[in-house]
Amino acid sequence: MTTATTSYDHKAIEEKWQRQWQNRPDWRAVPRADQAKYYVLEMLPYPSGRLHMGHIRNYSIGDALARYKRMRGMNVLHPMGWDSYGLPAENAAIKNAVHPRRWTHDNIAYMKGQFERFGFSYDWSKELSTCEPEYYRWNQWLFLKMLEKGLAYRKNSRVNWCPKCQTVLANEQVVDGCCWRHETTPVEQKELEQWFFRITSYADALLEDMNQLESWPERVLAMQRNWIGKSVGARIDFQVSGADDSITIFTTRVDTIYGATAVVVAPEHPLVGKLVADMPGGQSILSRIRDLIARRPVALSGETEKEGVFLGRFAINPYSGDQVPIWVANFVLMEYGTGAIMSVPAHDQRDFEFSQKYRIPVRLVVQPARGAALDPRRMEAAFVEYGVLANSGPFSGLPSEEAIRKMTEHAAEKGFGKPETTYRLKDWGISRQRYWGTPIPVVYCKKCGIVPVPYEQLPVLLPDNVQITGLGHSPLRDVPEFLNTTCPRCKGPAERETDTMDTFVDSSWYFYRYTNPDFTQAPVDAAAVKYWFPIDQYIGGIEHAILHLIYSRFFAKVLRDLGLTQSGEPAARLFTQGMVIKEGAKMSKSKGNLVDPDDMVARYGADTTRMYTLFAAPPEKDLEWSDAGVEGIYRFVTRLFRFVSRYAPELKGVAPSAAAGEQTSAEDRKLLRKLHQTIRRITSDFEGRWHFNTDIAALMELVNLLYNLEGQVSPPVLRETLETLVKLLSPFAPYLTQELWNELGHTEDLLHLSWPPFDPVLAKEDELEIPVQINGRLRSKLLAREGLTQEELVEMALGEPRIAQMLRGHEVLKTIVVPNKLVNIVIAQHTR
RNA sequence: GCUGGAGUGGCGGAACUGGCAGACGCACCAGACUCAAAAUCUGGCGCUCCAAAAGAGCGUGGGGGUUCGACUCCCCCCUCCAGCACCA
Repeated sequence: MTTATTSYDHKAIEEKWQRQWQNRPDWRAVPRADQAKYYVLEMLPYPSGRLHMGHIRNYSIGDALARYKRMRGMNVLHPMGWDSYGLPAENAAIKNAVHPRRWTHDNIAYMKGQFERFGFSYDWSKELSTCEPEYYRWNQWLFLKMLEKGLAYRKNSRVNWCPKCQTVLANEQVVDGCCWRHETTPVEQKELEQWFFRITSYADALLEDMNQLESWPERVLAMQRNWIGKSVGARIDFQVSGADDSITIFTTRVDTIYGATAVVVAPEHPLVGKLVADMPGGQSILSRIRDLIARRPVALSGETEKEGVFLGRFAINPYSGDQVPIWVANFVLMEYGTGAIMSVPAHDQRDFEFSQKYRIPVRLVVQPARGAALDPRRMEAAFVEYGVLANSGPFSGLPSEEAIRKMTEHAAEKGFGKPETTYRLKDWGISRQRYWGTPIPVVYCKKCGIVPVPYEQLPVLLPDNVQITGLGHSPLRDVPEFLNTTCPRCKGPAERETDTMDTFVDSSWYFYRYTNPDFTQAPVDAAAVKYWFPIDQYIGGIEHAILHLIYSRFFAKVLRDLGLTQSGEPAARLFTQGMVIKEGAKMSKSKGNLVDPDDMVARYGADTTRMYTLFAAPPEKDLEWSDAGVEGIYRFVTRLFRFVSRYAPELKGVAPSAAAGEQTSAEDRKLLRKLHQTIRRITSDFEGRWHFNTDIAALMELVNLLYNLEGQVSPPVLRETLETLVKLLSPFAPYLTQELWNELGHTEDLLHLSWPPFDPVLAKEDELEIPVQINGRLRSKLLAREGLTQEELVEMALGEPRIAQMLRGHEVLKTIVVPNKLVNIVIAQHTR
């Protein structure tokens, strides 16, 4: 044997194959009628400058799957692109005086190099970047369609405003209620006219269609359900005493309405001013309400002290005819329901607390269905459960469920109320007072009002010559060539909309565009979408569980209703991987616990880095980074490399063989058995739960066995084992395995080979080790061939000297035998 | 508070359908090789009792239950993580 040390030079190996893999035509996905398709998609990154470990983990999972499915003979679409509009580019422009486009392009170029260094098998011919006109023109196209359908509309809405910058702030620019650049300046709220998408008209569909998403993680579905927040109830009108107006409240507990001892409205409620206007002392009430609004914290929570102001007016309970006071309180939200509630202290905890503070009476109208009756004078908290109605006129005695039904019907008959369903989900505000985004394709004309830009004038190009200061109004207002235009309708002078779209619009439908990113007739190529959709597997971070994934599902429904696609759900399966943690915290620049993928590639290579992200934890769980753990994977890689390099020369000209018969040695059989057990394990994992950590562990066991049996295995079996091992490892470590495949004398690409088939005969153990228990405690083990009867196994167990000795003097009550698995002897605890 | 998830050696984790708890890796200990060290190879490694071995007992957050048998199923409780949160 040669003494030359064959050391694993990851740098040389990876760079060599990288050169060969550039622009690989066989990673290109073309629809083929005769082949099953598989669309595996990882969430596209924002080109922030560098990939981080969370990205690497995400893409290592997706690439392993893509490679496996190709080896299984599927036609795989595995694309990648750039979510390239967004705020960081503008921040960089302010800080470093570099144009956002330039900054973005540079980052994309660098990160694409990182992708290539990691050897991810993307079809780069499908690459798209959302900041290019070829992409964002279709955002504009879709916006116009939605405008036609009434799904896009304009209304007043609040924005964050920094009085020092004199500009609108994005939510992520608000830090602890202050401007990110003026940390002591509180952010103000300002009303602006903005564009909205009517996602609420799909609220029920978004909820209903979750039934189709059986393969989505439960927690994602739960978060979305929560976010949509459907409540079924009723709206009831309370007539204002001595006025024509009525206040409409929303409640899910109309059965408690006889217990309403006040009506409470939000401080912004439109009736407030009117009700107070002609009252004596009205001005002082209004100023107290203004004060209430001003003192209200940015985010309300259960701990916020409840504060209210009595309006001095009364409303009439339409069921009981009682007069109840009208209050304004800080805990009633204008955005939810009708902005007004009935206050039932006895049966709502918030109302109870409010009543204690302002001495509003507690009137008990629901008693527990069983157990002692409640006494309102002794209650320390509201009774919020369903029960039986009391003190409720004709409805007394009814159980809550029935009362809700009957009382809602009653309201509808009498015309003072009706059933209503409300949602927490609000319409999606898409206007951003920013430069680096898709221009909203609308023109404002003094004569014609809001005029959509005609389709044939798309795209409305985002101009490049812009000063970005972060101060003052939207940058596009300062670009006269952009701002000033002619009205498409009357040809008179007009101004363009200078707001741009939320970048979540860009990422809500990009996965359709991947199927044919050069299509010029429409946003999506219906034929290509028909072939490739749905996405068979979508993979990304849990942080996108709500916004991105709800918006995407909304767009899928809109696109379907526009006749562009077939299905209202984009992804059949979703997988959310865990975060990458170091020293107990998510990796971040500010925490200083970043591990740079480039450093890892330089030190250990892409294969080791990829494999470590798969090995350190099951993919859905958080991964605690450990430098020592990376060393462990590197050791495994070099160990395998050394073994193959050592034996490859000897195996030249040897044909692989998996024949295991009478003449095969015990060692050959042992190795083949382990090999096929490993095939079974990894294959079923790829088809099921993706616990790649245990797959890599299984491959380590196989390599350990190779070393154990070194020199004792016949060359054909050794070749068979090494070749199969290389294939099994190839989805996780493409460079290493391609190199080893080469060393074993092959030239073809591993991706063109098929996945190794599993042989149950070879995997079967010659002899089974069967535990023998006494009263469920392990006492001995039997070596037995497979297929022995229960009686034979019991006889063998009783014959074991150790067992026989322990049974002496005890009565055997019964024996339990699981064939090929276990024997349990149940004995009486006491001696006879 | 509501919703979802998790709790296993010194650490990351394994045990897929109720059937040998701790695979694999890290750390640690020992041996081989070496002048020596590193690297590499081999072996050991849950805890307690015992000088050690043999052996016994304990052990999957806590308490109870079902079962011949429970990390796994049921009931109660504790802790941690995540999302939402005066949502009427």
